[in-house]
Amino acid sequence: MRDAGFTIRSMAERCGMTAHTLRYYERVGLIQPVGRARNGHRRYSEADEVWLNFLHCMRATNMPIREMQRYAGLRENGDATSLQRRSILEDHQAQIAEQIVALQQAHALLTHKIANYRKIEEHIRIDQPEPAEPELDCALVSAG
Amino acid sequence: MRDAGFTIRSMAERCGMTAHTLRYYERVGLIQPVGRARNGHRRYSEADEVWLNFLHCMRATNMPIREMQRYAGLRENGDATSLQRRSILEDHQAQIAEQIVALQQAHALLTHKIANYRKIEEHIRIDQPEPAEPELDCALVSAG
DNA sequence: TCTTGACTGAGAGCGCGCTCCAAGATGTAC
DNA sequence: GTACATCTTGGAGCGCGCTCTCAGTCAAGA
Repeated sequence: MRDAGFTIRSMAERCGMTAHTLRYYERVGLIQPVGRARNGHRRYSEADEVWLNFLHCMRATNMPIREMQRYAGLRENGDATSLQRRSILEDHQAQIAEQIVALQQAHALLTHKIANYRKIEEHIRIDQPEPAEPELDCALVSAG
Repeated sequence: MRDAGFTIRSMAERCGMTAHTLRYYERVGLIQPVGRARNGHRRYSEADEVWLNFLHCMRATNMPIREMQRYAGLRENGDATSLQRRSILEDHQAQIAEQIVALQQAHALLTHKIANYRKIEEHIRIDQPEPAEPELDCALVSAG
């Protein structure tokens, strides 16, 4: 039983998901019913792969399944839905930008706190008894 | 009933969490038992606020509660745990760096796709009947 | 023929991180 | 006194996104 296309397993590997997840995505309408081999097993096309990779990328950046469903639904209705789809992507892009800012701030905070821990460790190493100066905390957030 | 410190409500507002969440965090050991007014109501100190803001920042960057619990536990044991705490922060910082990369890639992909949608919209506007050129897809991920 | 392994669908279960509920105590305003 | 608001607790419930189980089918290989 060969028939053309990727098995669910190999497609899962290619996209960094599990077979369970691929079936789940199909079930909830994120991907349209996939082609089948003569034995009823799924066979994924390269177009499926591209789409799945896109879904994976959106999920990895915290787009909710619901939003992805909306997008997938629009996509099935062709070019006429371009505007709405673009709007979804623009919203998500804005979300991503916000996430990046939050992550960068946290990253900076951690750089500061890590440096502070190093200082504490120095103190402990050099003069055991001394209780190490209180944390030089970051302007943004701190304690800990 | 005044007593010193912030009520759970005002602290929740200050930290961008709900009162529910503050109680939950206390319950699971992310914050040590908070001081009380004479009527038994919680009263948060400024030190609590600093710590809660830090927790909030870590959660907002996807540190799991479990990890935060580990960190909080170490923190209660003083400077001797500096090395372990630093290690947790370093790991999380690395995680953050990875997240930023993924987000930046997705952001770039979306820029591309959004531009593509604009083109499709142009086509539709200019010559209704023509079916708009197939998507000029991104090298990285695409479809949709 | 028998075993092995990959698949199938339906549906239950799970881990996370809250979020809400119910019943009760206390404090403030009228 | 009587509302009303705000808090308390323990514990149940929830939404999300999977993840797993189960019983069954099918095809290839020894």
